[in-house]
Parts: sequence; C-alpha cells; structure tokens
Amino acid sequence: MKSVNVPAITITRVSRYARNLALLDEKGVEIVSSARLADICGVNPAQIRKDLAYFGQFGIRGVGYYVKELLNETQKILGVDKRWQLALVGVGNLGWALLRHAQFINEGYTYVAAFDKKPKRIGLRIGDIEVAPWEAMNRLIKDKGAEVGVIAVMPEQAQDAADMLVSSGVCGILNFAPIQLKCPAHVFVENVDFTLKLELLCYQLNSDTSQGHRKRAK
Amino acid sequence: MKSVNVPAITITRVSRYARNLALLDEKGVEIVSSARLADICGVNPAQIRKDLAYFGQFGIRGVGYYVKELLNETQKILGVDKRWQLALVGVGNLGWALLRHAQFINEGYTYVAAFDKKPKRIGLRIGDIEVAPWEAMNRLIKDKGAEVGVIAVMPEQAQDAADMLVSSGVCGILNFAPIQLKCPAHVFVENVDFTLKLELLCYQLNSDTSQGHRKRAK
DNA sequence: GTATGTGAAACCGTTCACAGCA
DNA sequence: TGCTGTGAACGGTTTCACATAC
Repeated sequence: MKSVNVPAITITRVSRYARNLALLDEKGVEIVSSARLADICGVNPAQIRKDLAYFGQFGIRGVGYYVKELLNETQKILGVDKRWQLALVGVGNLGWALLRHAQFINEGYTYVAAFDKKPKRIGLRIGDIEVAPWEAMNRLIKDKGAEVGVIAVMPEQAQDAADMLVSSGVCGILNFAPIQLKCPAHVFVENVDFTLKLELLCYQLNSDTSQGHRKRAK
Repeated sequence: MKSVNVPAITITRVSRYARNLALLDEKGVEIVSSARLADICGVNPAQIRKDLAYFGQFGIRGVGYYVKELLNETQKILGVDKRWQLALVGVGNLGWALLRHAQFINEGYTYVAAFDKKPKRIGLRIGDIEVAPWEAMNRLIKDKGAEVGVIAVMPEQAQDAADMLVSSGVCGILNFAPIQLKCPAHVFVENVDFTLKLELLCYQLNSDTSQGHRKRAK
C-alpha cells in the first residue's frame, strides 16, 4: 500500500470519497458503484477507480464496492486512526473561529495549544486550552506534542510564526495567511487562501459578461 | 486582452503576482525580473512570463518589468477597478470571523448582507449590516445588488443556501462548507475546504516517516 | 550582456475503452 | 450481463531552450 508518489490531488479526492461514503453508510446504503459515487462527488467514474488503484483493489467486478469496507479502507489510507494534535498561532477573528470550529471537524484533530502576540488575548480560555504568548511556543509545543501548526495571523507575522513553529519541531503547517511561506524542505505547507479564490470568482464573473464559456468548479 | 480560455490557475497566480508586486512597490523597488519575482512567489520564472503572455507584453527585454506598471496591469486583469458586493449566509463562528475579516481584505469587496436561520442571531449588527432571516434573501440580495454569495453554514444546509442564492440571482459562490454543491452551469463555485487540506497534510506527515520524498506546497 | 517572449518538449493527470472477472 | 481494474490515448500545464530585443 502507498507504494510510490501518490499525487496530492488524489489524496484530496480520497478524503472526499471517504466523506461521502460515510454519508451513504449513515443512510444504510450497502453497495455503491464507481458511477454512483462519482456522481455524488462530481468526478469521473474512472477517476475514482484510478485513485483507488494507488492503494489496492477494493471492489468486486460486476457489483461495485461495499460501502462500509471502502469507507474503512479510505480512512486507513488517510490515517484517520491516528490522533493529530494542532497548535494554533493567532487568536484573532479567524483563529478564534477555528478553535471553536474544532468540535465540528472530523474526529481525529484536537487543538492542544494556542498562541498570540497581543497581551490582552493571552490567558483567554476556550475548552481546556489557554492562549499563551509566542515565547512559550517552543516549550508548549514540545510538551503537548503538537505535530501540525495552524497559522492565522496577519500576513506580516506569518513568516515569523512559521519559523517559530518549525523550530519547535512542527513538520506540517496549515497557513491561512495570504503569503507564500519559506520553510525548510522537510516541512509540509498547505495554504488556505480565500481571497485568492474570491479574486478568481470575480475574474470569472467579469469575463463572463461577453463569453459563454463555463466550467464546473473542481 | 483576455482573448481565450485563460486557465483558472493562471488567474490565481496573477493574483499572487499582484500582491507581491504591491509589496515590492511599497519597498520602493522599481524594476523586477521574472527570476526575482518567481523566487518571491515560489514559482518558475518561465511560468510568470507564460502567464503574463495571455494578456500582453509588459516587460522590457534585457531589463525586466517596471513594478508599478506591472502591478497596474495585473490589477486591471483581475478587475480590481470594480467593486464587489458580497452576501454572507451563515453567521456562526466562521461567518462572523469572515464579516469582521472584511476590513482586512483587499479593498474592492464589501459585505452588503448577512443571513442566518437561527432566530437568536437575527438582528445582530456588525458595521452597517444586520443579520436577516433566510426568507429575506431574495429581496435583500436584489435590493443591495450582491453578486457573490459566501456560504458559511453547516454542511447540511449548504445546498439549500446555494439554491436560494442562485434563485436570488447570484452567479458566484464562495463555499466554505465541506460538500460538493450542485449548481446550474452558469454559476461559478469555488470551494474553500480546509479540513481537506488538513487531511492532506496529515497523510503527508504519515507517509513521510519512511520515505524521504518531499515537495514544496504549490 | 541580459532578460523577455515563445515555440517545442517534457511532464502529469484525466479520460477512454476494453479486457478480466464475479 | 455488469462493473471493476488498467493500459493506452488524450489534453493541459510546466519547463526548457533559444531567438529576439533592449
């Protein structure tokens, strides 16, 4: 399993498959074909089969996939069995929302620490975590064993935040700041940049006034 | 300009170029080469030149690009001259953060309406907008001329929200809910799904324990 | 000399089409 | 018969490499 070089986009889709399989399972559906699942997920049926082929053979020819079984396999692929500890940097509007959002996130993720620079935010509590100053990052992250950092600070502070996270031993960063972080090669960075998406949307709306060209969002 | 079929990914990068050009301009830099800008943006120099080639020729051979001029051109491409009116659906943690975040977003975007289903949220004010019930969507969106909808509701309500937005005349949707929306072909949808990114990150961290394979985030 | 603009080549991911199997 | 698994074809982006222009 997980032999070589699975493209990131495949993993992203497998996450989507897993979600929708969970929904089907809840509804009591026992068997699903790649065609049906593809329709739900908005992709091509062959895409699903190709994606799954990276990890093994999970279907039955002439029948389809057992929902429960495939759900299980996809979750195994994604490593949902493991529990992940998150550290949040930046408890402004967005950061605060992310902390509170945590409950709704799929099980498997927990915030174990939160940091901010502004004195008035330090000491705020939410659930069992208390906002700590940046200086405490190194110690707290190591103590609590956080593996993924979430950056929700102003763009000017984002690189700083990343550097501190990395020096604290974090190897994965989810970055909400609209800048391109420079991190050592061993660190994985994923950007969540919704102003970029908004700008794309507006460009498309603009250019649409004349042309009738349209495409479904990926 | 904007002749045919510019790929979405190019637009996304042009947004990034624009941002970094603005930063360079603030610093007083007057000329930049594709190599330098590429380094800052984390892309290949040829990529920048190819992207720009969709829209015209903006550089001087043997020299580079005038920062101010290229910034201007990229902004023109993205349609920053226009002002966009946003309508928010779902004023929970995330929605609330998005409303308050608005001030920090690049000029050009304004929320003109916000909607929620929960009675206790209706009537809340932030700036000059007041949270309205879903039933008011059709009328308010038309009155205020909102062109883009932002969905920040629970996944179960997201499709409903999208349908209502579309029937109110919105043609662009920024969707924060972790589901695949079904919308008519004339509607542009962009998804912002950070649990997907988080899962990707965790997968990468997991598979990294053995292999030394690594790639920079796009 | 130097950096852009751009055809050509390489690369990667998607889709097709069909063989293989329940 | 029906749907999976997969080699082959396709299409779109990225990168290279060089002619072109300052």
